[in-house]
Amino acid sequence: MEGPLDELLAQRLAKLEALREAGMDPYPPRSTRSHTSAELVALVEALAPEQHEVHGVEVDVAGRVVARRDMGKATFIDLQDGAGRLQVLLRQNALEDGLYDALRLIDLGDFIGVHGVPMRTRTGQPTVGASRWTMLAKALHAPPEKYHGLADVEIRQRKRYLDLMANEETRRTFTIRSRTIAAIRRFLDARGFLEVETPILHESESGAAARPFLTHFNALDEDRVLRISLELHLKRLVIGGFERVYEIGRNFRNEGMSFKHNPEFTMIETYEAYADYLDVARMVEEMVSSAALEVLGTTRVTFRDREIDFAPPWRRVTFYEAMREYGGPDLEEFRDTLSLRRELLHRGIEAPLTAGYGKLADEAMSHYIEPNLIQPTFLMDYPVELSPLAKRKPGNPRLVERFECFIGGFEFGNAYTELNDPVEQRARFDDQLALQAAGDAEVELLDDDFLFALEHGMPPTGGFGMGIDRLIMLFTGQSSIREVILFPPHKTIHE
RNA sequence: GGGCCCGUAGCUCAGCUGGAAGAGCAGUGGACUUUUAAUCCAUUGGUCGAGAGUUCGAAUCUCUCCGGGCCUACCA
Repeated sequence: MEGPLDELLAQRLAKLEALREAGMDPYPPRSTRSHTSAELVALVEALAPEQHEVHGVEVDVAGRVVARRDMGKATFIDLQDGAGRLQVLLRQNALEDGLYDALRLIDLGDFIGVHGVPMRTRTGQPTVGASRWTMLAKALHAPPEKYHGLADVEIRQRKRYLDLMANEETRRTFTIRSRTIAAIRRFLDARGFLEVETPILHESESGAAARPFLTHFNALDEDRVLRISLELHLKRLVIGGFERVYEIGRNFRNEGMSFKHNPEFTMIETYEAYADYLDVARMVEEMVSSAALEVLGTTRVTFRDREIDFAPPWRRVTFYEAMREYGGPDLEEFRDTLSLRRELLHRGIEAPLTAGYGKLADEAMSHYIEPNLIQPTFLMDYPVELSPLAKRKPGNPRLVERFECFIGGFEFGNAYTELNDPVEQRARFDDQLALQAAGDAEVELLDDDFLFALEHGMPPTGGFGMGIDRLIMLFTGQSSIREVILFPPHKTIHE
């Protein structure tokens, strides 16, 4: 460390030494806790109203010192633990010898243990009346300000431990995130899905259209890309005979950041043999609404000032119908790339020359449809050019059996009746290569090994992918993806 | 990538029409044995993000850079 020690740090280091001199280890190896804060509160609240003490019971509680009110010969300290907050009352005449004077060695942020009796204060608040306290871990820096908390977004994200310490809202957000993922696992496990793990280091980018992160595999002396999708490995498992599989894992797309995009993000993908996209839609609405009910206690949330209800059934509308409904170009009328591009340009919408029909239709969808889909909606039956991995819709070769689901004005899920015809899959792959050759940098690529696998036969399969981070945004009401990621990326700080 | 905005004490923020760096919380000393944003008295603490420029004089004006946020465009 350079320069003179910060004054506040020096004070705390001095207290740490004073603790040692008083015979108290500031970082003892063991601690005792008989009750969490919540358990202690429950214990006291079970008392009859006129009783002020739980007789014949002594407890040990522990936590971080988050507030302190010094009253002369009595001191109140608020402890925070994983279950909440708890007040302890330390009185000179109730504490063992010397321990009251030693309270001056306790700072905000320290972890202490308190032994005493459960009681109620004059105002009725559950409290531990202390007879002993011990230092459990001395903190050398002050925690964030007690009332306003920590507001600086950069510090909140770079030093998330301070954010969690200071802001209940942050603790809530990431608790919901964890519980939601657990609820989804339980849902799928109960339906006989196997959770699997597939490689993150891929030989080439596949399964989606995105630029990859690059790395090098030293032991093989070969370059690798970080996966942009889980899709092709999971389908290989269905080909191998696992009928229901899912993976929850990180994808990496080396592209821009926005309120709904983070370069590394968590996806869940599910594949179910003998199911089609309609079966998948029913599963998705049930999975999401039941997770909401389980974790939030309701299927209704507020997101960006709009009330959203996850309760099934969700609205189903076709891509073509929605385009007409929301004033976009009629795709029955503009059936080829040239005419659609002309129409979009006429409407003042970006329509790059390198974009194929699928990309143009997608552009129109983003512009006309997506912002209007606030309540959970399945947008069904996409143009085939946009969906090289999806099976064609019987009776209409221009469309595929695919839906994307939208909530709150953005997409958070995508599903197909998977294309399992290896010959057609190879042809669609070639179409993508042609688009790439024509200058479109964002095409969905396959790999030969996947095509070879597909040639061994894949049962009819319904597949689904969902951005977990976006779902958590909806569940927690956070309007930025960075608020639902514990450690979002930041530029390195150089000295 | 484009537009707008922010960076002042450990934390939350004033100060910005240029003229001696402030408040609250935290800290330190003191009073107080049922407080809970405790209260009261006193008090320490600053490379005003960095650098250059204009000026007698810059936290304040100009430029460059660094970091961040919001909006916007593109990939989930």
